[in-house]
Amino acid sequence: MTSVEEPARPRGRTRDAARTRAEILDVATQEFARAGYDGARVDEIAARTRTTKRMIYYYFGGKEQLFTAVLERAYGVIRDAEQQLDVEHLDPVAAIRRLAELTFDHHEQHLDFIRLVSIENIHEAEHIVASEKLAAIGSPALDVIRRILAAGQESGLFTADVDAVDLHAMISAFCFFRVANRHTFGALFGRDLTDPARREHYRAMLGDMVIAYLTADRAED
Amino acid sequence: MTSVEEPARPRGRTRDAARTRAEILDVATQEFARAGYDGARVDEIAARTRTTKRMIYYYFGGKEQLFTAVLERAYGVIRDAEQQLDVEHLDPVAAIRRLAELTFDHHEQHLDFIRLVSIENIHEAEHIVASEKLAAIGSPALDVIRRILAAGQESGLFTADVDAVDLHAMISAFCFFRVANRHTFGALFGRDLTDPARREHYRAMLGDMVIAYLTADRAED
DNA sequence: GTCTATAGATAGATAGAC
DNA sequence: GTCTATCTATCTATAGAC
Repeated sequence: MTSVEEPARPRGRTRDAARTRAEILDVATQEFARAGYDGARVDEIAARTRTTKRMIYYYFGGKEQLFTAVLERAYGVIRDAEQQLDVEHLDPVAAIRRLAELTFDHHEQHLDFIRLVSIENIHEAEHIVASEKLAAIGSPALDVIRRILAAGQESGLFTADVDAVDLHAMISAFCFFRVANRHTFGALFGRDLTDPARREHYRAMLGDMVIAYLTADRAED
Repeated sequence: MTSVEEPARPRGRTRDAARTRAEILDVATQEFARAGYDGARVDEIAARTRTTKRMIYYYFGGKEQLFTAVLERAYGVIRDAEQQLDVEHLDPVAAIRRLAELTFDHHEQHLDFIRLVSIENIHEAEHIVASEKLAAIGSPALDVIRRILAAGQESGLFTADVDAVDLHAMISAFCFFRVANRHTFGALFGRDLTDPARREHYRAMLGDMVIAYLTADRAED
């Protein structure tokens, strides 16, 4: 504090560590999602922030830890969205459809997240496995599915032999593929799965598919 | 031809171009699938073949063209498998289930293919778009689905409002996600989607899901 | 905390002899 | 067609002044 006129937060280039960290994470998210882990350049990330490469190493330790931090934040976003979910007042069919739509909407709105998860799978989830935060993050959606499923199965409405994890996989598969694989699918089959004009069609298809599966007449089984 | 004893194919290190190309493609497929496009090393690919890096550039021109050639061959395999498919003698329900199982089995048995497609999506399918071979490869499965779907819809058995491309997306989504995302899914939810003990469970789940969706009672719609 | 400069390793690509 | 040797660029990471 060399000057009394100086406010706690200096003007222009700030020294707010939290803010600098957040800015680095924002840019790193874009850059990793755009180019992949190996394709991303620390230089490029630094150039697009108001800080320097030296600071990235200072705050995060290295490229690997930076990527892990990016993943942790991205997974935090969907976990938070799932925690907002309130479907206890709905009947099982409506509740499942609502939950499926949440995943549909989230994946559509978070293209970077989808790419990061694809990249992390190429790396066999090594950063998740090594991250204490991510290993313990859990999934609020799973608890919700478990409760809805129990109610639906008890009433005899749901006839399918699935648990919450399987159902979550089914819903995620549809929503994830539609976004993640839209480039190869579009190039090979000439259909853009994320065309806004077909959005409601696919959103309904997902719900119809899940409900049909859960409630299918299995008398012949 | 300096020696009459020399056979057309010399011993030991061969000069068979087709064979050398195929060997490079084999190793490159593994290396690109393992490490991603940017993570893969041309040096590493060369070291694992009986030829040299110079030959890779000689035959393929560069890393980018090598990756394209790898993709072209991988897509050729699934196209060939689809062409083998013979379901014309089955009723629509059995035929659709058979087709879904073909995709399920193929994706499970070609882990490298799944990884290559994920990688290509990170690159927004730029190699497919630039490849004349891949742009025109089509999908025999789509033609089959189209015929089955028409038969099922005409007889009133199939009630769903989908076309062949949508149905193909639905089937692919389930099969692709199960393999491609098994690492992050397993790390986060503690379940290995490719555990052999659960293989039949998921194979049946896929068929049940698709059939339930196609044949659901839509009286209330 | 922030900067410039640079170390040290390694990548893709090619030259040129045979 | 095949080899060794190497160019040129660029990457992650860090040293050291302020």
